[in-house]
Amino acid sequence: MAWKGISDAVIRRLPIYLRVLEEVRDKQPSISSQELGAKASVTPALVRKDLAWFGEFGKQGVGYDVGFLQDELRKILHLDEPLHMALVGVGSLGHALARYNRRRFLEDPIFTIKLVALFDVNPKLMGDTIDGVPIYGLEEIARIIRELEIQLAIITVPADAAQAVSNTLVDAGIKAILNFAPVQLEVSDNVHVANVDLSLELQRLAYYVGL
Amino acid sequence: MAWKGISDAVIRRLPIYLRVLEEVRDKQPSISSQELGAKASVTPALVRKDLAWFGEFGKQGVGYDVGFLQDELRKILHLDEPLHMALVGVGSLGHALARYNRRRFLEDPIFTIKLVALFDVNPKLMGDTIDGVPIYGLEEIARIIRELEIQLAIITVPADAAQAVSNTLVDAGIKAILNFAPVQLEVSDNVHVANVDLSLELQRLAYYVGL
DNA sequence: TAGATTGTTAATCGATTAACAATC
DNA sequence: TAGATTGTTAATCGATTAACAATC
Repeated sequence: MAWKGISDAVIRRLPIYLRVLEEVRDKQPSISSQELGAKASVTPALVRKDLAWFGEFGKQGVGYDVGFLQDELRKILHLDEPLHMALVGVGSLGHALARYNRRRFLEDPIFTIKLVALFDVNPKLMGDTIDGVPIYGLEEIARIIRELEIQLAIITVPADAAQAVSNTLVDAGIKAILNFAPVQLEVSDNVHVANVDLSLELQRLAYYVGL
Repeated sequence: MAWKGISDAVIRRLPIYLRVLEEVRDKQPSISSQELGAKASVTPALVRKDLAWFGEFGKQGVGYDVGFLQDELRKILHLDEPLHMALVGVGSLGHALARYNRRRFLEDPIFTIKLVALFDVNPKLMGDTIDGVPIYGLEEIARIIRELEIQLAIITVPADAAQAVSNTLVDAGIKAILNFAPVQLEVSDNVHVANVDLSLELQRLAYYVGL
């Protein structure tokens, strides 16, 4: 499915809609853009416009069928089949995220993103597992990514190692990276990077302290 | 200093500028909007417009004095004096963030956000410390926040506890919260929340996997 | 003085909201 | 049929970019 050129602002809201639908699914068969919007903190018009980019999912006078819309949104986001993910950098943050993601995957039947491999430079960690997921050396990245058909990666290495790791991942065919290192990664156009930068967030919040 | 109504999009870029200035400070006395923009992945015009909201910091024909602009940006972001921060929820993620922040604070003389208190429900953790920062029970939140003059907080508790914790923090006078729980917190208008939602980010990235 | 670069105003672009005919 | 709510077009809003006179 190739919906080209849809804005990231739109894509960003789809998982939020998905979360609302999941919350509501046992209580009601359908939901209006009004209600979905309210629960997602978005106007009803925007809900309808967002969904209309991908098709006509609603019914006038009724709203959207919850189960059907869930299925459609999952397809759009490629969450209708398991996705394989790797995490590079098993420091304390990497370790925590590995456990967090693992728990989420096991507990939540809707969460199809499966962490299947961990990587680190530290030779002491080789052969260890975290919640059953094995830790490999960095030199194994390319091989393992191909063998396990990994499509998604999390980077939690120190800032000065992040670009090199990113290059290796991209060369191995990774198309989407969640980066926790405080660096702006340089990647080719067809690769998507989402940044989570703790100190940037905190520094930004500091502004609002003096309100 | 009361710069009212400046857009969050602007505030969000200031810490990025600060990071560039720090990187460049030993190499050159001044920097043009051109160069600052290039290093921050922003157009020169936007750099000038962002800075102009707060004053006239540049000099025609020369650019911005690096040290001076650093000082000004720090003042704007309230990073010219130490800020006290608390973290609530010492699970594996909370633990990792505590260590991460602590290291950052100690190593980076520019990073003035100081983590001074940790909180958790688990009675087994009471009295423990992480890198020297003590862990208290949740019932101590109000007292400790007032005593240590804490202005900023990180929430890393499970989703179902997050709103209650947020309420306690806000009642105790916290004005800015970094929330890792996958919930939309309800807070009064004068409180600012930044959300880091791992599963939302991953689900969003999944979209780009099928490119 | 000539060249560079600011601060600012006007133009453009993109995203959100409002409105409404179509229709369940 | 009457009421509700969609999908979509036009209007609005806000943020970014381009352009340029002022001036170091």
